[in-house]
Amino acid sequence: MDSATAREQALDAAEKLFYGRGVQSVGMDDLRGASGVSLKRLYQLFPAKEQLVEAYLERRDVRWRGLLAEAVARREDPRERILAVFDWLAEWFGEPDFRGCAWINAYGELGATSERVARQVRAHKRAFREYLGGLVADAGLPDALTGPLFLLAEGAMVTAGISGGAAPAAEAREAARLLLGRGRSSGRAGAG
Amino acid sequence: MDSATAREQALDAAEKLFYGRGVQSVGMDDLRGASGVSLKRLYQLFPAKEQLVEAYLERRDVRWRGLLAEAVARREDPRERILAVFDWLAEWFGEPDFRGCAWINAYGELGATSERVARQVRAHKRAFREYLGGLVADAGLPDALTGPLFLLAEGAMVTAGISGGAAPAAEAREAARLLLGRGRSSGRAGAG
DNA sequence: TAACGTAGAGAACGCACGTTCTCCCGTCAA
DNA sequence: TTGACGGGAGAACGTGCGTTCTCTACGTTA
Repeated sequence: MDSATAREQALDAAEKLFYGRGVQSVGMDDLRGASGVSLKRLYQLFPAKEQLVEAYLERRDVRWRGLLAEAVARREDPRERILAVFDWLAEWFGEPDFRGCAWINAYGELGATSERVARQVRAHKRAFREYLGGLVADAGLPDALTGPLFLLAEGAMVTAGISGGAAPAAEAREAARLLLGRGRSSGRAGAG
Repeated sequence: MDSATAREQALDAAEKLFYGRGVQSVGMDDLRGASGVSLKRLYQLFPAKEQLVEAYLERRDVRWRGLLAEAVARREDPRERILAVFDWLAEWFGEPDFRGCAWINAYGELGATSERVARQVRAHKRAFREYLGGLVADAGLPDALTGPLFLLAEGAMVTAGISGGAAPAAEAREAARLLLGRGRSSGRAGAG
């Protein structure tokens, strides 16, 4: 098995176990068992567990935002594209192994003790917010709408994670629709 | 030192340390040192660490909702009372040792492994949501507003926790004001 | 064949920590 | 005074786990 494959398998196992059970309750030995990659190899690829966590969050960030962008790209109308974010959240929340936002969870678990993890989380949330900001600008809506939309999405993620079920996504979508309606009249596109 | 005092001191230390550093990175020995309550006594009061965590969340829940209700009670107008929730969040976020929502953090850290903790978190969030629902009803507003307001508040908490700063509370307040519609509630009442 | 490098399996190590136990002291009843 | 008892300090115990080390097998090259 070459290095790239071993790395992917290690990250596959890390993602499955870290996301499902939390980081601290998963041992390096669990990762060896789930990935088929020996401990020796794991430590060659990632000098310490913390860096495996970092890599897990980073790879997931790329995929998560990629999937979101794909879903959004299927809509034409700029306003619809914003609402598509919440539709996509609803799909995500409905997945059988959904267990909340990986970054919010990781921050709650490790934010206070690992600066590297905290940085990953902040970077991910910043990227998501900027992506939303781009959708808002593309729709010619005031930039001030970005914050509220972002907060609705974050609230939906955290609530769906804690309470289970996809209902928060629908509530957030409806609220977003109302907010967009009010922001309609602005003629100053791309105000930022 | 009688039992009640020991219990309060133990919970004071637990709250300070668990909230500030996360649960798993605080040892029972740290709690002994910070509280002045011996290990023997700690284990008489709480048969296991998990139950100390539970008691910490429960006591904090009572105080947190009490402080919120106090702040809200200072306003007369029913719409203003809803907005007061977000003003109070802004105050909270601005406290120097603010480190996010204790329940969201605890859920991220222990939700997957401790059913007792998960229950505490769900109970707290349910109570907060029901409280908001009461404010919405008192204002004669449709119940469908409760969900969005709750999601805005949750999003503000999680974002303030991750990114630091009180700005999310103001954004959430503004979004809430738009959702409530153009009533008498225009600007900020009271201290700004 | 012999020497060598690589990789996997898993034992070993060191430490942290939840929980329990031991020892000792101060208090109070008789 | 004596003995029982409750409580504090902290050692001890058992376990889990991050990380490293050892042993063995195997393929490659001369």
